[in-house]
Amino acid sequence: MPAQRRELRAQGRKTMRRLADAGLQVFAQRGYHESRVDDIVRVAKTSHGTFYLYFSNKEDLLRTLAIDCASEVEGLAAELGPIDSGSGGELALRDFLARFVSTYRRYGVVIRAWMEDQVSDRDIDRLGVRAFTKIATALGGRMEEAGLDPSQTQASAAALMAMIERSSYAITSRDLGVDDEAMVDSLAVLVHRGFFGASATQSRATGSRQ
Amino acid sequence: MPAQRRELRAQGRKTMRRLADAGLQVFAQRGYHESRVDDIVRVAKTSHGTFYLYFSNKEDLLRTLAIDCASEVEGLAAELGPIDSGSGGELALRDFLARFVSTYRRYGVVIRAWMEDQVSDRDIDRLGVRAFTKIATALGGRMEEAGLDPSQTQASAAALMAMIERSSYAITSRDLGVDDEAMVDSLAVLVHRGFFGASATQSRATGSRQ
Amino acid sequence: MPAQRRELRAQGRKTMRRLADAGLQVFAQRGYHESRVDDIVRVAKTSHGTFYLYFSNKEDLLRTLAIDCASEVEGLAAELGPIDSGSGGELALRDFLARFVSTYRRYGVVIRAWMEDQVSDRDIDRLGVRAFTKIATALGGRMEEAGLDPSQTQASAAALMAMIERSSYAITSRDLGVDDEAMVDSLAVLVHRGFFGASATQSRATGSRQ
Amino acid sequence: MPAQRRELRAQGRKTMRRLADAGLQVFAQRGYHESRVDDIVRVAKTSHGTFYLYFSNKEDLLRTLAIDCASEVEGLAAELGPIDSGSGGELALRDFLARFVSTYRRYGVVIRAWMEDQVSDRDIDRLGVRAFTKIATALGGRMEEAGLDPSQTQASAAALMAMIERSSYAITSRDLGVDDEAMVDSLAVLVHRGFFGASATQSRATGSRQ
DNA sequence: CATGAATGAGTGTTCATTCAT
DNA sequence: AATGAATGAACACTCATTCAT
Repeated sequence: MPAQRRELRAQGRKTMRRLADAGLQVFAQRGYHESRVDDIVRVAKTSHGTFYLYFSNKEDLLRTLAIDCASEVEGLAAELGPIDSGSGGELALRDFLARFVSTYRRYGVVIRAWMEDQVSDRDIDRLGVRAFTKIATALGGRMEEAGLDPSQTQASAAALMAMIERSSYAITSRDLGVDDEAMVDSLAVLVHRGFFGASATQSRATGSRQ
Repeated sequence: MPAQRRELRAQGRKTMRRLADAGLQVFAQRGYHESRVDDIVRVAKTSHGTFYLYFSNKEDLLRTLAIDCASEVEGLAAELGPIDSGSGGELALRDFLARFVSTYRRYGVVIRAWMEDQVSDRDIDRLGVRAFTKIATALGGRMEEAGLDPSQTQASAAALMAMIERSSYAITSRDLGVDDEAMVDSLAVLVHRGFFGASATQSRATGSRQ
Repeated sequence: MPAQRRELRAQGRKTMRRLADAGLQVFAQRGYHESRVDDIVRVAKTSHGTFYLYFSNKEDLLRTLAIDCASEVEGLAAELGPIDSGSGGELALRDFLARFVSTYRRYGVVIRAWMEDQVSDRDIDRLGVRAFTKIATALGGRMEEAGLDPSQTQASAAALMAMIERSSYAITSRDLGVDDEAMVDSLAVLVHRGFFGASATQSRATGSRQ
Repeated sequence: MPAQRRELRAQGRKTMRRLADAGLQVFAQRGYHESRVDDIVRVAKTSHGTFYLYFSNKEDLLRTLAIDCASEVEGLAAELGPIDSGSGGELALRDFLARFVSTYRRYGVVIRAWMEDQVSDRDIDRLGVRAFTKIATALGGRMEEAGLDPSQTQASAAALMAMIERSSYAITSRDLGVDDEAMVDSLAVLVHRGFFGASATQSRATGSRQ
């Protein structure tokens, strides 16, 4: 009888949270597959037995994290407003990217597990597909508003997502000498110009069409 | 160190090649970490012992494959010609992308291992960094020729690489209903326009500015 | 490093002791190198996994045993009293030898590993060198008290140790038709006469100089 | 059909000797059990296949070496002359010890395999038992001539052999700062005095009773 | 609710020996 | 006479999961 999803009291919820946070941390450091349940319980300052009191297995922990992550990512999609070709659009884009990177800082492992197809579990996969479909759809819509030929929408949105996700990965996991700010700025300009029809001379700096 | 780099006769070379090919195949199917030496030797129709006659361990096989892959990727970088904003540029770009995807079809595992930081081995990593630095440099150079602001080169090249690599991954590993041709065409148009200053109405079809 | 030196509860300590005892037994039967972890856990009536819960590997088990053995051997050295050339000296010597043989019955494997240089591990070696240096020093001191030319002390002590160790090995491991008593008696007389200046006619039997 | 003991022509004999010498060398370095056939054939500059052309297995090589060693050791026993308590005796003893150490330098592995009971092969064992019984008998006889109580002969001879063998092991295998000469001198004095009734003041240096 | 202990299937690697040329 | 290639049984060690307290 695998323990699970009972009503939890305060202490139980706290322990579960400790384990989830530890999972996020350990997965981020070592990668999901290389992470050991042992590491997780050590970080969470609890025991093996306790782990299986709250999660039926390692994958179940990832699934739990994936649910949280999906809801955060879908939130981003829902809140993505119009992006015009002017400096206002760039700012909106910048804001979106900053929030995405911040989500990635917390849930990078989950997103990578989705993008790099690290787990075979159907449920986890579905969560990722749905969340990223929403983001891609939102971005595609905004691009069409900005004048993109609809036949190109899908490919463009996919390409854009790849850029954003990999850049977030790079900034959060690889040791580059670049800080979030700088990288988000660069990316915003690039994306604005490449996907939302901003002209080369336009930028937050000038703020006006020329 | 019983294994490696001795003079091999014809038969030995053949077996080694069988193992390398089997490695490529199994790694591609299951991912590097989830692949079992056992699977590889079964595919190569040889024995466990024989594997260790040619490779000192699983990682060593990956390293060997990485060397081949790096040389192929660096070849691509070396042969990347100028890409103008006209239809000739699009064709050149299309050709480059097609070759990249074809390399990815063979060496996808290795490239993913590099990009997804799957192995801790320094040597393997170095090979990847070097090869992709060359490609990024080559692309960056071509973008600058096409008028890109040099301060944006590095970020642009990195973003472009991400797009190309992830797209190749998608087309070769995920089950999309898209064939290589269509996807390379789409990507070429997109990249040409987004990174090499082609205008929206321009395309191979018309080939002329309007 | 999942194994080792945590706080153990009663049950854990018991299991660890069972494993250590099993190690002693199996090592003694087959020799350290020829012993299989498999044999040890079978004797200890536990599982493979449990072994690695308490020892990080086979060598670590030997190291643990070596620590115990060293402390017992050093105890012998510390308690070695003066050995005069009379029958009292012979009795003291006999007592020492009997205790050494008894230690050998338990820790023979470890002592052999030291003496026959069976393991390359530095720590294990150091333990042996230290313990036997102490014994040799103690014996040397007693021999000098009994009139030995100090320039001969080191060689004499070494030779004596060799005799004692090999004899203990013979009596405990080889199938000789001799029991401990008889052999210790013989050895005591021999050593007393050869290294502590007892005259040929002297012995426990007479107990007096003639 | 295990290859063996056919008539060998010049080339064959040469190859077999190369293998035997390589075995002696590799066994001495790593110990019998830790030696790999691979190491032996590499040192002998030949192949695995060739090894099994001359020896039916690793143990067979040791057996072959043991035969040679036994004959050399038995030679020593046969040539051991009387050892009186005077300086002539010491010289004779010194000569014997020097020859034993020299044999040990070549055949140490074999002698250790006998003494440390490293192999279970009956034949190899028998060879060792016979050879060392001869030496022990010879030494025992000489000791009796020198006045030893016959009831003590066997134990004394065994103890003496242990001393000689272990000392030879120490000098040939362990890194002591002592050269053969010095050690043989020390040992000769010691043994002469302890087992052949020489008085403490007697030695090669003075050569006369005082 | 919590935990230390136990488990055993699974995996990488070694190496003596045999085989085909 | 020689050799490179092949084999597979054997072994050490790992780790997700279950159990007893």
